Order: sequence, then structure tokens, then C-alpha cells
Amino acid sequence: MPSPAIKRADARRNRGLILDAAKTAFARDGVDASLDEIARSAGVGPGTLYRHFPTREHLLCEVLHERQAVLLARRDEALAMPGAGEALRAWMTALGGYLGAFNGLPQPFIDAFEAQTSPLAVTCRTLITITGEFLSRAQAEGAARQSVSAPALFLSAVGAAFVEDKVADYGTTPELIEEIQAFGYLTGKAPDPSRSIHKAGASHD
Amino acid sequence: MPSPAIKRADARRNRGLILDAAKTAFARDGVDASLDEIARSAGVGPGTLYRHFPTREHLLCEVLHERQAVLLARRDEALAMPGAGEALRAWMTALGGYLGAFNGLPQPFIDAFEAQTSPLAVTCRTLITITGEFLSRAQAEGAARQSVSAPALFLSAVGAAFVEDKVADYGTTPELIEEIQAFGYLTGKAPDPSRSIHKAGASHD
DNA sequence: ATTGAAACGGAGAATGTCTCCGATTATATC
DNA sequence: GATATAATCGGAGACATTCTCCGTTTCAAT
Repeated sequence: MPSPAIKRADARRNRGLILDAAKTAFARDGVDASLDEIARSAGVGPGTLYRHFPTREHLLCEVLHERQAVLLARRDEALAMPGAGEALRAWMTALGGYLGAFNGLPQPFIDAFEAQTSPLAVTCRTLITITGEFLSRAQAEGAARQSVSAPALFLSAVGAAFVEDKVADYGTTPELIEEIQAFGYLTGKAPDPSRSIHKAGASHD
Repeated sequence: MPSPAIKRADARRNRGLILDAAKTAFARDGVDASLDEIARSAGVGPGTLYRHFPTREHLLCEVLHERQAVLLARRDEALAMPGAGEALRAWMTALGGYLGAFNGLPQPFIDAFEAQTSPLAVTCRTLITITGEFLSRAQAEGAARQSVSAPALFLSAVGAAFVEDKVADYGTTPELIEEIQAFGYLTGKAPDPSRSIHKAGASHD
């Protein structure tokens, strides 16, 4: 089922070999791994690689597919959680894990959105949609702040993923970065304009 | 005194021409602008550029110097603020502005820390130190959460800068990203590690 | 004006992306 | 099994970019 539309066996085999090599190379060298090198280690010519995957993004997108299955499983786990805030946080953690799959992944991911031609763009939009679902639920429960939007939250996750590769060098941890995202670095409450509109929850200290 | 140690007039002049060209190129094409193209538009050969600035980071670092003056001025403004939380937030905003000076700046910046050879590394460490000063003050006042660390906060700012170029494409704003950083996306309070930690918790059987 | 050293600049090596097209090979058909 | 044909392969090579080497030029001290 990896490539249903491909007729010839050699093409299907080569496609698989390329994907395997790419998976290894991206994991080792990050998303900027040399494509010709990937072709070489897959035992095919560069032309074969580029026929199967016209751009680096196409290849990357395919390689990410199995990671997406994991991510969606984690989404389902999160959906089963009782608290919407807890669920949102679990989803954000899962999203961070996905975006940190390969070194440098946030860059092509964020570029994808601008260029609609990229196969990553649809994935990108899907993730924003899912994020929005968790966010809406959490906002309805009062567990998430009203002024937060799904795109902004997604971008925050991308930004966190961008730096999470390097936390060790800086003597900190991914957990702390995520905690800052979730709760902020300040202790006070945000000036929340939509707060007074919806609810009468003016119960603060 | 842009180049005090340089003896010959032509060398000093060329250095200035290269810096001007680089400033323009980085502003227009981002930090990945072609160095040979910068040399060309400065009217010098590639060899001349690389003699003055052995790596892209060296060139970038020099170009950033005038931006640093602006940043330090903003730090002083922030220092004059009455509230330490307010000051910290102002500093984080200023930091975001600095890191967003050129498209793609966060990448070399974050790479600099790993590789101690980069001239950006010292800038990087300086910024972490300054961030730490604002943070400590805010924590002493109770305006910032205790578990936040200076490196983590700096990395958060870098992550935010990474995505701030793209906020428009995603239909959101830099302000919202910064607000999420400051106050979090959740409404609740963070688990505070200063209290006794309950561990070995078997959540499900 | 002479001269030694500093600086210049461009050819080119190394690396990486991506394309073109003649050679190869799988598969349907007989 | 042999043949035909169309899909697929693969690598030479065009192009871009980084960075170096070294013969030539230019400055400035005398």
C-alpha cells in the first residue's frame, strides 16, 4: 500500500529504497541532507530520485507519513482526556515531538505555508485545524485564554520545535520550553479583551 | 572607528563597502544572501570579502553591530521602568525586534552557541546574560515564574523570532505570539516545583 | 622614486541541486 | 518462450554557491 498507483515492480522497489535511505539520512543529517547522497545510498541514480520526488519537500512529506500516524494516535489519546486544557497541552507536546522528528524540520514546515505548491502545506493546514479543535474546546471550558488563536498557537509550537534541538547546548530542557509556552514566563494575567465580553468571570484576587 | 586596526586606506574603504553591501543584501534576501553577490555589488572580488570576513557569521556579526546599539538603548529604557515584570516584557520585545532584523537570523544565531568558534557566540551569551538580569529582578518581585531560566527564556525568544516573519501569512500577529510567550496559552497556574513533588505516581493501572 | 609588504581579485576546486536523454528492463501479448 | 513497447533507470553535465590560492597591483614609508 505504500505506492498503489505505481505499476512496475522496479519502480515500487526503488521508491521504497529511496524512502528508507531518506529516512536514515534525514534522521542523521537533518532535513538538509544531500539528495544525491540519499540516491547514492539507496543505490539509484539522482534522476530516479527526482522522478519519484520532484522536490525535497515531496520526499520529506512522504518520509513524515509514518510519523503522522503516530501523531494522530497521540491526538486520539489526547481527545480521550477528561480535561480540555490537559488535552490541549498533551496535543501541543505531541506536536512538538512531531516537529522535532528531524533536525531543521521547522524551517521547511513554516515555508510550506507561504508556498501553496508544497506538499507540506496541506499537512500544515491540517495540524492548524486540529490545534484549533483542541483550542476551542479548552477555551469553551475556560482552560485556554480567549485571545489565543489556532495559527498563533501552531506557530508557537513551530518556534518551540525550532529551538528544542538545542536546549541541551544551552543547559535547559524541552519540558521547560513547553512549560513557558503553556503558562508564560510572567506570573500575572494577560490583558484579555474578549474576557469581559463572554463571561462574567471577574473573579480574580 | 569601524576598523581601528586596519592600516591601509584601501582595505578600510573596501571593508566599509562590503559592510554596506551586506547590510542591503541581508535586509533584502535574508541571512542566506549570496556572499559572492555581496562582493560583486560592493565592487570587490570574492577573495577580498573572505579576507575581511572569513565566514558568513563574521560578516553578519559586524552588520549586526549597529542593531546592537539600538538594542542596548532599549535595554536601558527597560531598566528605567518601575516594574520588573514590565521591564522584562519590554526587554523580550526588544530582543524579538533584534532577532527579527533579518530574515532567517534566528538560525545562525542558535547555531552560534553550539560552535564556540562563531563570533556570534559571544553576542549570544551576552544576550542570555542580560535576559537573566531582567529575569532575576522580575522573579525577585514575584512577577516572573521561578522555574523559568535565562537560557530557556532566551531560546523562547529565538523561537518566537523564527516564526515572527511568517505571522502575516498565517493570519496572526507578532503581538499575539509575544503575548502567548508572556502569559501562556493556558489559564491555569504552572505546577510549581518549589512545593513538594509527588512522584512515582502510577496514573493508570 | 624606490621598495617591501599589504591588499586585491579572479580563476578554479569542491559541493550540491536538478535535468536531459540514450540505455535498460518489466510486463502484456502472442 | 519470444517479441514489442512503454515505463523506468542512471549518470553525465549545466548551473549555482562557497571558499581558496596565488600572481598582480597598490599603498605608504623612506
